[in-house]
Amino acid sequence: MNIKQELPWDNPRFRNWVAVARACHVLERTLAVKLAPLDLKPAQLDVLMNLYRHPGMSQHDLARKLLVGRSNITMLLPQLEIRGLLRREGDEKDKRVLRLNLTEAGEALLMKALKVHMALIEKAMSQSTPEQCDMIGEQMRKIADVLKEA
Amino acid sequence: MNIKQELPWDNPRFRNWVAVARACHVLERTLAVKLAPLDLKPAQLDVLMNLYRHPGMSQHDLARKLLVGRSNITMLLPQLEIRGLLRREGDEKDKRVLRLNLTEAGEALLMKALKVHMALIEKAMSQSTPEQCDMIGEQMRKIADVLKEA
DNA sequence: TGCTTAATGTTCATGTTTGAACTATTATGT
DNA sequence: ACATAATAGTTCAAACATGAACATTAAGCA
Repeated sequence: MNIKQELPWDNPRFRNWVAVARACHVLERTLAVKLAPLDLKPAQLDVLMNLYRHPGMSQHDLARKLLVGRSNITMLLPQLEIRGLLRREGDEKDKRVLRLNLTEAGEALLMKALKVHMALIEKAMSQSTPEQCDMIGEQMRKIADVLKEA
Repeated sequence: MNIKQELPWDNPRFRNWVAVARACHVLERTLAVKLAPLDLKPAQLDVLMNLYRHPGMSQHDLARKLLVGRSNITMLLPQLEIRGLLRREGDEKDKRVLRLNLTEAGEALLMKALKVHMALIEKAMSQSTPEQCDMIGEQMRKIADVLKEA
């Protein structure tokens, strides 16, 4: 029994997933470079995007959305709050939770950053037809679902 | 002119790319958990995989393959070398470069880790038909190419 | 009520990643 | 040959993410 016959590199699923991971990695690094003029990191942009879409969310909810630990959020938010991009206000009913909201400045910066992010994604995804693009998104959502159960 | 009309979340390309990024993130985290029993991080597995496929490669080549900085490799290798998983030997012709090779132990551990990695990718990619899977890989390779030029 | 358990956010120690500055070696050009 | 460029790898400090332990508050239940 020759182990080489079963090497992952001969497996289409393996090879194709590696391509997915590489594309993600490249886009993430490119985004970091393009966001630098705005003094914003990809992780910080993720925060602003989620707060825009879900105003008043808690830090715990934000952590789950971003797939990171709660302590990560704790370390991340003060920088943005000091820059006046968001507010943290204690919840009236539950004194444990802090409600997060973007400020006007935060929304303004988000819009600038979204232009950059959007341009990059356009460049990437315009390689595919709309049908291919939708299919990719659909499959990826399935993958995220099936892995979260693991 | 209403800015909301142009928000990225209404754009299929944006939504679908976000799904790709999330799937990558989830799989990476899951892989880290599953590799823990082998005392191996995903980044270390990437090193072993590349050395297996490209024996004798230099640290610089490895860094470019992994899309990380050279200093990262310098920090990463000693742990693996001490564990006896790889060797670093000076090149005869060019005294600047160090040639990297897996040891027997390194290959053995790699094979165990590949089983874990492969199982995870199988679980993920079996959500798609072989045709879909190949198409995804093809599009992702295009994306990596077009972004590397940027 | 009072006791136990769970949830939110923070702190801290640890490990990782990065980029700039540095040394040593090789390539290039005049 | 010799000065200049470029390259391979290292070092170091700073930024970043992580998970365990902790304080505070809320919920469940006798």
